Amino acid sequence: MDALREFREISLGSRLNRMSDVMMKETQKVYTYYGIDFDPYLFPAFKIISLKNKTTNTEIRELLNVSQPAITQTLHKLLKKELININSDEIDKRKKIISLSDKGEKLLIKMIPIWNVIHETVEKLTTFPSENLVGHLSQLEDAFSEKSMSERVISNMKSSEHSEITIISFDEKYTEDFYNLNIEWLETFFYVESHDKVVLSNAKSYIIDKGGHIFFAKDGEHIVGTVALIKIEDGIFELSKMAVSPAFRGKKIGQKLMQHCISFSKEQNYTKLILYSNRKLENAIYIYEKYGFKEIPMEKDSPYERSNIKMELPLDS
Amino acid sequence: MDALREFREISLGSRLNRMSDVMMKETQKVYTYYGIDFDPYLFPAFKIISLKNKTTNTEIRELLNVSQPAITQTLHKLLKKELININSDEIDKRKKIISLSDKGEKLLIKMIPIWNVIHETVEKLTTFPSENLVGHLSQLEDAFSEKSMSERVISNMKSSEHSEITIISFDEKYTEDFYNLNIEWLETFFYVESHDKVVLSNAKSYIIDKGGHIFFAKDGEHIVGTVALIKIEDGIFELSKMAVSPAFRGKKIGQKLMQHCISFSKEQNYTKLILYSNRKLENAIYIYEKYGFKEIPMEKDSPYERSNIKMELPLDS
DNA sequence: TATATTTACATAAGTACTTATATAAACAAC
DNA sequence: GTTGTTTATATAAGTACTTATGTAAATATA
Repeated sequence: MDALREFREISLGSRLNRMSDVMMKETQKVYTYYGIDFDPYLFPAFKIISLKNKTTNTEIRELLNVSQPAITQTLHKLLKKELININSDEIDKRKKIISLSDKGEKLLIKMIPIWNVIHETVEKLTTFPSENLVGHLSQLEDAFSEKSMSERVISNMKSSEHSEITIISFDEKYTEDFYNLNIEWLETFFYVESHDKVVLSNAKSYIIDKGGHIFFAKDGEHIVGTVALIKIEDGIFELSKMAVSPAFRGKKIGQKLMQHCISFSKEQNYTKLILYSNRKLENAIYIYEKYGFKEIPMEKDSPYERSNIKMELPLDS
Repeated sequence: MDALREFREISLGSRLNRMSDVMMKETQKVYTYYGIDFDPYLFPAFKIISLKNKTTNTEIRELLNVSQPAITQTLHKLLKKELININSDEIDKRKKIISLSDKGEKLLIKMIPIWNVIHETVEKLTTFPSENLVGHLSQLEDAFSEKSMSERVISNMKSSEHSEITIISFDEKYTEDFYNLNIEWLETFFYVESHDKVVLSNAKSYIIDKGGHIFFAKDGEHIVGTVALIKIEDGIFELSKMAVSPAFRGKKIGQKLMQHCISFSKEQNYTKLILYSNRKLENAIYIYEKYGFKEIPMEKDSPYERSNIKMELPLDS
């Protein structure tokens, strides 16, 4: 017997509140299980700060539609946990500029895969056709009483840890994934130009039809990474458009894609791979070197504005 | 821009909380508009007390799945508003017996039609096919931002006040309404015997097929009241099974049903209507007298245990 | 029958929000 | 260029929950 269920729409407010409490508490259990000092209610603000890089109290408030003191309080708690930096704006001294601290960045990396699994878990439990909202709520409650949300998330985490990443070839149905992964990567490290959008949304005509290749890293049903081999001339290809989903970074997916490109190129008897990168991406360049790429001089009229290093890998073996 | 919407399932907990807050606040506005001193968060406990007649702290807790101190606190607030009585149980002195006070009963009568409209309003806004829970939530949010929940409820209240009650004849599709309305009535004023359930769930064979009639009061699409004329002998019928939905009491629906029965019987040239009632139902007896019924002696072997008064209305006119 | 355990409810303190209000800087108006 | 208004954030107090714990009666156990 559950009165809030019986009352249906008339007690929806109380029921949403109860459901919210359950989800918050269960998410807390997941963080505790993974030894993460973070509270679920901090998530929306923290997530926005990580996405925006630099933001303000007011901007967060507008995005979340909650009261301004709620944001001030949340920011103070994030500051106490040393997850953010709060600095006064030089120009407008009323404003406080909020950004992730180093500790915050590190915690973010740890939490992203957990958030990803939470998202997938809840998505799976709430995605089914229903004629009304209370029906959806009831099914979610039933699912959680059968096996709690935290248990579900933790067991899904375990299977996602063991899941194999497979590399597959281009298919038009993945055009959107190719676009999203690359745009996300560009937004994170550089800025997106309109030319990027044109190329990325027409991958087939710009890359495949010109003799190039695109590969995807697939985790279960999810496309989590991509890379392209763009044909420069016969036997010479540019390794480009490598991007990995933020939620899956740290799983060596980039290295798997790289290894696949090299093996593939050798099979095809290609003679050389080249790539353009930027010295600020130290980790990436370290990986390139690990796979045998060597720095060569940049041409004066480099095709990429954001690149300041060119590397090559001869494939004579 | 609404970040909680963009984050979808990952921020579902925070979003449910925000939605809950909105609904609670909007419901508060409705109560304030109608000059009712009541808080939305008190609803679940108050509703249970009104349904159960007598209950306890623990029983409410079990029905609502919240913490026990939450119930204790809610009950104290209801007591402070003088809406309930709290008495110690004579047998088990740990227990407190909770029941509605007279003031509570009066407030209940005022709130029932409002609850009814809130239910209908929210039901209408949340009943549509959707593939996932967040889709339902988004649509509800969109609806509320277009026109707030309180505004919707208040304008629906106004149109429901003006809505006409129509009387219709029996149709098998209303068998369940006939059953529910009568059972609710019996539970409120007497107790339900298994024989009642048999008769009420087989209205057609027990009443219609034996030459009787059943009428329903209809408000829009809702069946809100019923009455039966049971054939005793040619031209003599017993007026019985009159019941009105709690949400619609005070709208003279009983009187409309009564008037319809009398007009119908005259049209059919019936000679007499009789009825059995109980002296404790003072209001009902007052109405019967108003429509011309006069008390006559009960037969020794009365067909109803719960009746202690018999009345008749000659229809010679 | 004395003692331990369980049950029913109350109290205390904490939490994550809320509204109302304060403070100080920026901007607008005359 | 002073003054009033707006904007950005902080503080204070209240609320409706929570967990942890207390108290007293009922029940089980030895």
